[in-house]
Amino acid sequence: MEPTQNETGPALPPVIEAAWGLRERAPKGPRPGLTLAGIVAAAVAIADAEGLSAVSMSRVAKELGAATMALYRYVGAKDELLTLMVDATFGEPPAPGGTGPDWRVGLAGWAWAERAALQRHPWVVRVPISGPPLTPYSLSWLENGLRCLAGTGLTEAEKMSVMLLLSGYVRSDAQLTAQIQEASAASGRRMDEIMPEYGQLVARVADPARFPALHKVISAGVMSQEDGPDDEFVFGLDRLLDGVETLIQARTTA
Amino acid sequence: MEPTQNETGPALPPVIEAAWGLRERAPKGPRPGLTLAGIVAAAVAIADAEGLSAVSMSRVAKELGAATMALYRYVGAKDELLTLMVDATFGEPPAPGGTGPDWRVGLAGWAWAERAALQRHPWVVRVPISGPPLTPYSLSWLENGLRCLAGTGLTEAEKMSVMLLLSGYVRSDAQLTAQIQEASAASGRRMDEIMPEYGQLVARVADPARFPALHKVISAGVMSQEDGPDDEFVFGLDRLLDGVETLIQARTTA
DNA sequence: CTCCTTCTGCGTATGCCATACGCTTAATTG
DNA sequence: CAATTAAGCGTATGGCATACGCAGAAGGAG
Repeated sequence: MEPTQNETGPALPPVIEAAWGLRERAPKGPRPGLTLAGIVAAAVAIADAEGLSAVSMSRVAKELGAATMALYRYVGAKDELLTLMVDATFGEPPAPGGTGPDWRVGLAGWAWAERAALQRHPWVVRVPISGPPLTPYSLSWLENGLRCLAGTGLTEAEKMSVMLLLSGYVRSDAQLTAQIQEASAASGRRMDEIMPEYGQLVARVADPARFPALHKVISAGVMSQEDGPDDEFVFGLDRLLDGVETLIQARTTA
Repeated sequence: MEPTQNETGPALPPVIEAAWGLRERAPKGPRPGLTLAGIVAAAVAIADAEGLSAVSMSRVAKELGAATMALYRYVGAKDELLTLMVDATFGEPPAPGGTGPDWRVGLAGWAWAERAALQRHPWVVRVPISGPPLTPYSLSWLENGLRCLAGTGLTEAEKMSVMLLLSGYVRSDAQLTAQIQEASAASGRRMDEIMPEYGQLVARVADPARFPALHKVISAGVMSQEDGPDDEFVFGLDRLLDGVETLIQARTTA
């Protein structure tokens, strides 16, 4: 499991090489009885069914009918497995939408797709990210996002920054959604009860004299309003893309 | 440690009551030898010095000269302690800046201050958030942010959404920064070596034919560019506030 | 065909962790 | 002084990641 260094430049983490299929099996020794993809799939299945905390090395091994330590022939540590789980979960991104003048449609589609993926697998946002993306599907998603920005007049650095901003936003939103859902499940209350209750709690604890702006928000009934679960996401996405649009227009007119 | 229900409405988690100083000590029984604030301070000190993973109940207890289980008289579970650690770390927010027409200066100041707090205590972004903010300082920060938006013509719901968006952004950015710093520390390389190396790795692994946009970014030297550590943050913040400005202008002209 | 290398699976062991439970004992009220 | 209440904490349970080293499989070299 030493990093290999077959070319010049910094070493590639072994598990990344494996994920890209760059590892040729040594001709000696017994045949591997497991596959990396199989291990990752089993782990994802557990996380989907019982949450991230149910994913332990021994649990994954049991699911595969193998011993715990067998997994360590395929991943160097648990957090490598987590990285691969996230990658597998995203899967191939949808075909990129509009480009050039239609960049906005394209990016919006990208964001909705990423959000959908995160909502199908809410545990993904709980995985502590351990570095910039290097895995196959992650880079595919990035690639498709960047393509939307072709022909917008932005510099390459700006395109990258926009993608960073956008993916961070989607992740943030998904994190919030997931955590509200968790709170709802934990307390046994329905989701449309949670927010009003939260408003009541804040009102109880925060002195109106010291927290006037907060009280104004709450007594306006913001927390009690019926709003589709997507409304918050739409709002942020619109703000964000408006901001990008301002920049693109500045670049085009200049 | 049962939730109390002294008024109508949903119960307040006991640790939150304690954080707001709403808990009167029962007159019987021995005097508490520890204080919640002291426990939290000890835990924060450990996290600052050795990272979040060094914070265990037994470690915190040892630092206080107490036994592990003594802490459970003050917090119901470890994640309550974590919540309080985060709150304590933020501390009192700076005085709110501009309001009304100066909302933008105010919000920018707010964002920079939150970012500064997160960078002084990078472990904060690793704490899994477990619900909407209810702790004293968290609500203070929210209050001050909301104040900046007074007189902008936004609805209360919109103000709240803007704050959600902004705080999510600051958090995202801090998470990214922290994780790059961690990678740098782990690999022993200097921080300005990390990004170019990352570019090289991507180039090695991603076929230019399948990842043209990505390759264009990398070969433009985006990863190798010298840029102040704040440039990325400034970019995102500007986009975001531009987006908010567009909305505010739409509200004012309408 | 034999031996040696190399790699897989895995049993065992270590040293963490959070936390449930119940005892002892201190502080207070009646 | 008795009864009550909560604090500190010893002990025990059941988890966890993972280091280490051995047994045996598969193939290559002679």
